[in-house]
Amino acid sequence: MMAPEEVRSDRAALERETANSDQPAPTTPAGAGAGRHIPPASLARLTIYLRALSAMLADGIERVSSEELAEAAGVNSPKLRKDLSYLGSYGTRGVGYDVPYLSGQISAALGLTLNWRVAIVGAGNLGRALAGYPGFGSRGFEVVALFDADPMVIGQEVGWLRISPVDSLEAVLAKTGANMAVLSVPAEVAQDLCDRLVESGITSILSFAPVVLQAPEHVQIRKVDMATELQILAYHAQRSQVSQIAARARLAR
Amino acid sequence: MMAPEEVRSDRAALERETANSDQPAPTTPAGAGAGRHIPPASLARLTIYLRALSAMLADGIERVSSEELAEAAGVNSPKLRKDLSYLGSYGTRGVGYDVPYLSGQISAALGLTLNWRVAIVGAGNLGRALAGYPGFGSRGFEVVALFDADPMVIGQEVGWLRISPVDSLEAVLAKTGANMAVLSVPAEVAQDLCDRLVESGITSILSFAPVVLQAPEHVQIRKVDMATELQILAYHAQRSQVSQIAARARLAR
DNA sequence: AGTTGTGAATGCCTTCACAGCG
DNA sequence: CGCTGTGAAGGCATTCACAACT
Repeated sequence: MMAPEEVRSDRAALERETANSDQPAPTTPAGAGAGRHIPPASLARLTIYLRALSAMLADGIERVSSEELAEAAGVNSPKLRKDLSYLGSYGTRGVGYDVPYLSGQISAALGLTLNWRVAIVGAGNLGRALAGYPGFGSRGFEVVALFDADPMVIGQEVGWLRISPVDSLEAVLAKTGANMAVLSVPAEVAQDLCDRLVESGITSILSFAPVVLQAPEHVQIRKVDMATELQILAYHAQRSQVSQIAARARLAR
Repeated sequence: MMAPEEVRSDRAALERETANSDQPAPTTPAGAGAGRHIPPASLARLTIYLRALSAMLADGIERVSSEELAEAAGVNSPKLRKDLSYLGSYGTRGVGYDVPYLSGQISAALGLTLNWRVAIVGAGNLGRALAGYPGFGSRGFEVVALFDADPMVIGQEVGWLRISPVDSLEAVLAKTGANMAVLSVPAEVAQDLCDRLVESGITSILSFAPVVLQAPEHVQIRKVDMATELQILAYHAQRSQVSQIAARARLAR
């Protein structure tokens, strides 16, 4: 959704700028269907709006126009209004949006008012980074367990948590009432742990392992792949490099 | 790109399964235009195919059909063939694809044959995790610098690298010839460091900071946002939860 | 007067079926 | 005969302009 090329008269590219981040998204839970559906692309942006609103809330700002909020989120205002319209009509025409109210409505729509209990599987640098991630503790996500297989790190304390042995995965998941999991383990063991998580009733998994995970349809899996991200950057960088060389060649002629 | 809902007769959802990961993608470098454009969605998947091919290469497998490769990548075969067709015709009809050859062609198309030198800014747990990430060292990405602001960690060794002070960012970037950067710093300082990177001539940035970064159009920024990912999972989980309750209510009636 | 909410149009991505080759 | 490559059709997402409301 962005390949502006010299051939193409893609003016819209200007507005997209730094705005990115969405995913084709995995399968929607089998029989889902309460309330309105939010298109996946909009869903991803709603989380950005929410963050911008939270910052405004902290600054004591009470009202925003779609124009201002869009600017803060790095999108254009019609897109923002369209996105918000999937939730309902929470603005006031001629005025704008009430920051605390809109913030609350988006949170509710995203399900952030529920009690999400996250288990992190894999306590390497990545797992520890996640356990200490401030964006988790806030906004409804509570890290309730942290696992590792290495006897040397089991028992260590990370923040308020003590690292549990993966051997006791099932028991600790049940005891802590975890309803989401993050996989930050080596690729080789990711599928096995994924299976165990699913077996334990976890239906929402965020994986950082660079492998394609197989899971039943009712399980939501999202993947963050850092190698993929760098490769995409490399592709674009290479293209502009090549085109620069081509431009120089044209000049030289 | 996937909102399968109970209302919708979306059978295709079954095939998408765990297949996710793409981004709307930022702006393409101003005057780009060498060779064919790869649609962003395809681009993201190509990196997955490449990984699958690498695994096959390691296993000594020499030929794959689109069906097999698609299965390994978690997509359906027509989609895979369409994606590959953006690069050219590298298969043999009636036979399949030559693994080493296709692998090389994809690598070349993605620009992975070039020498990418990555600077990691922020040596917290996340930065260290990235510095040690096996997926980087391989496949054309070399981590050449690691920065931090904390005097306590400056000078520490992480793998083969010594942590440099951010104060010397510009100098070290120049000395190491870095041409890509990863931002793994707190949100508050991300924009400032982004500016400094851009000022130093870096045009490809991968950011983990949960903020919208502003940068000139010619700079490619991709963002990985872990909070967003969890929130998207929460949304889906909430929906299936709600629909389950609704189902139970219908049963009770 | 000012700003939101949305229908209609456009364009991109995906899907499918089959034509094209080996 | 088998499998790849692709044109055509359908479905989302985005854009735009303006109607609706305060």
